[in-house]
Amino acid sequence: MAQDEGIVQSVDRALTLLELMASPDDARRLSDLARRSGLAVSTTHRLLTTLERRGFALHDPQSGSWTVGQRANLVGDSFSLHGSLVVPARPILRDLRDLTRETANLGVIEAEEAVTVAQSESREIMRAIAPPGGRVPVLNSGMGKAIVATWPDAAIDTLIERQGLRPLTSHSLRSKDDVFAEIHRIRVQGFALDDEEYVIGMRCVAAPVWSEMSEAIAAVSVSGLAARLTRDHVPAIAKQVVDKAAQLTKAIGGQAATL
Amino acid sequence: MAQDEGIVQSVDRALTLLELMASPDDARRLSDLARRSGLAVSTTHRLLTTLERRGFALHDPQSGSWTVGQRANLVGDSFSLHGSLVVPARPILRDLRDLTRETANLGVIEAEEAVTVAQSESREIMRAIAPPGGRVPVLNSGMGKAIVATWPDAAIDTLIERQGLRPLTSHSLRSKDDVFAEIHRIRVQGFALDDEEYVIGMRCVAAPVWSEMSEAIAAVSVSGLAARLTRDHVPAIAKQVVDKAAQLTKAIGGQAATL
DNA sequence: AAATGTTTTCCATAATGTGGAAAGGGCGAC
DNA sequence: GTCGCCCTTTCCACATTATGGAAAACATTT
Repeated sequence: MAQDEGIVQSVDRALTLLELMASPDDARRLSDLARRSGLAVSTTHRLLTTLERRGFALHDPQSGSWTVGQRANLVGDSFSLHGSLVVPARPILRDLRDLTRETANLGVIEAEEAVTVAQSESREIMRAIAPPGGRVPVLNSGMGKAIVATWPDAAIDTLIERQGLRPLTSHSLRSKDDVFAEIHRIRVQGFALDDEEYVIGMRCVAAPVWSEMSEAIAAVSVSGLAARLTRDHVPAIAKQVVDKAAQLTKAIGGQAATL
Repeated sequence: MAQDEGIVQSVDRALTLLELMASPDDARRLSDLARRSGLAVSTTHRLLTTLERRGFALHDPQSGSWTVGQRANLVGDSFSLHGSLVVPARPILRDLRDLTRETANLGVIEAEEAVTVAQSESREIMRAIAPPGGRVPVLNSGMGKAIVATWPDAAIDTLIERQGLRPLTSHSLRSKDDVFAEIHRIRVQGFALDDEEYVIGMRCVAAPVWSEMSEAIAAVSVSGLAARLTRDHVPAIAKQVVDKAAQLTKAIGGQAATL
């Protein structure tokens, strides 16, 4: 009964369920999904439970209805980013890593948090390990600040109102005044510095990448141990980062906004 | 060795691979993924192949690198839509279905095509079956036209330039003039009519749903067999559709743009 | 041309997924 | 309030199906 050779039945079935959950049809209880997929109810239940434990499916016990989970959304987003941003970014990140000998990152803002979407790891033994794929409060990260600084003041204000400040280390920004002073500095300098504001012992220099529509859609950064990436080194590193960010902007046909 | 009871091992592993592919790390060849996931190479290969056949993974034979596939993107999108749009829409669509006795739909525009994201099926024996989840050229669907009509003329022009017109039936729009005449009519009337332009035998009446930022982010429609949903009925149906679209707009905190 | 590393195919083994059936819940009808 | 229906969840015996080692094909480097 193996019509398809070399593929994993249970995985194939789980994917079918994911697609059924994504379909507009509103028959989405266990028994509906079982019927629609042609699987046994118990099998369907086991597969859905598996998807749920991993956050790929979401179950509302109230109505009994199953929907696609947030994890699937995160994974899915990586597809759209990939073609338009990550692919052109990779060689540039590698260059940057080799020039600086530190870890080079590409990040975007999603759901008001900074997310790293591509990374080229430093080859040094001691290297900065920004949790890859991890989500960081925008104002605690170099990449986040680089992007936010391109926003109008009013939007930044709203952001702070909405999520407040969450100082993570003794160096983190603590007041609205701090933030605006910092934003101003970023605008003047053309790059953002995370000076042990996210994790003690790590510094990070970031610059924005611009879209065709002159929106800052991403940021390039270099992160390194504070011990090696000292304040003295920041200007030289910043020059490289700004340069590579501009190169990526060009590669994707973007254009910096005129401030 | 069953530490997790009641979950499907192979599916769990496949999900791990999906997440690894979505992670920023650029070690994404078969052997890298095997190492990172801790699975045997042959197992990893089989799982990836399974994901690939279904479009959830993408393999570039050139570089050997694996990335997340487009199917994962489509599935993932349904998550973000769900919370903000589909959930509030469901009861409204059901109402609309019961009022009109025809199939009620909610659609959005994605990648310049109209996609149905929720649906409440008519209970009649003969009912319109707009392929649910199917993608339709924007200008061949009521929902698409209802949304596009809210765009500035220049944007509509670009759209036509980019994808051309693809008449699907003898009633479809065939020239740029047709389109603009139609768009004008929609703006005046406040609803869009698909008069057998997508499939002969089906009529469809649609009205836009507005976001907080006064952008038309979706459309509500009723689709029925032309034999039952005659031209005479259109005005009455349109009133219901416009009404329900406004109700949904209100439910999501949206506001219609002032024309 | 040899050596190293990576992807793909094959196969014996038993671990793992499967679906029927029974137990457990929830909801509406009477 | 109780019964009865339908839907969800758990259980279990069975063999189908997934598994990983090894070998074969393919690429890349020295």
